[in-house]
Amino acid sequence: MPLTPDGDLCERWRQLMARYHDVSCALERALSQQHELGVSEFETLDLLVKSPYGKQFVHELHAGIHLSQSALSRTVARLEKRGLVTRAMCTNDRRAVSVTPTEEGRRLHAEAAPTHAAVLADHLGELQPQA
Amino acid sequence: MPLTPDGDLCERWRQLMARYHDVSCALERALSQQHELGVSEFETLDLLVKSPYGKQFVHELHAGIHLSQSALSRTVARLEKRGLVTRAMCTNDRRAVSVTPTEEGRRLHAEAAPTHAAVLADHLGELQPQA
DNA sequence: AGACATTACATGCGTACGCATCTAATGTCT
DNA sequence: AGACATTAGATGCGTACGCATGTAATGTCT
Repeated sequence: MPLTPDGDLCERWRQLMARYHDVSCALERALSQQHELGVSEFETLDLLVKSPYGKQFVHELHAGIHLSQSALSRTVARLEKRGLVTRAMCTNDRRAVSVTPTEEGRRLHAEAAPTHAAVLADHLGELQPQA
Repeated sequence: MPLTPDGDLCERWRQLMARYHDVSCALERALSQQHELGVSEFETLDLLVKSPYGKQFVHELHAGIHLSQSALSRTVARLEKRGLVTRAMCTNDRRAVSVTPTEEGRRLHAEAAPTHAAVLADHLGELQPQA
């Protein structure tokens, strides 16, 4: 017999959706209102800032984020347009594009990170982990 | 001290996102390929079929689904266009619109429900509940 | 080396979304 | 009753998304 009886699966899914949308909407609102950043943009910036060498290839970012390849490509393009990252062709593999946060990008990330953390604390904080 | 130390919140959020996107994408694919239904459309239909009187007002649906009011309005419009539900003005409160699934709507829901359940079982089944 | 597959990323396209706003109906307060 | 607020739902608008495809570079196989 399964860990969770079949009838509960739907309920589990509903709760997962509810939690996800709650947090996701709150993040979207807070980040975009206070820092003009979307969730995808913040996540991308976050991955970059926290990456070991301070830069990542687009396909490396793709492995760490829940976006289609095309959506990621455009997210990076948006970030570049705003001067938050730079794109550079890789010399070894000229198909690959490495993405590096600019000073401004790091500054904005540092500014937005507390907002991000606060929202998570608000909406994920007192809950016991369960979905 | 909180149930979950602060540093873990980000990790919790990442896992929640991962789980949500995994299930959500799988549902979207399965439902749209096999039944030409989006997740929002299925959820709406599901609420209707399972509602006590077999019909709901739009604002009642809104309370049970994670969609903005405008998105819900359009989802219902899409369902009506495909002949899966009918919209009717309420006589008591002429602002309200009640939504009723048609025979075809019920049939399609019955057809899609097992697909829905199977995807949930696949993607949520063996996991211990946790986010 | 040449043919074919694969990988990395960009882009055209259609669609569903949220926000803001609009209209109409109902509720409230004096 | 008349003025103002609120509620229900529809719609204009801009945007981010995924899918399919395009382009270029790299890998593989004979």
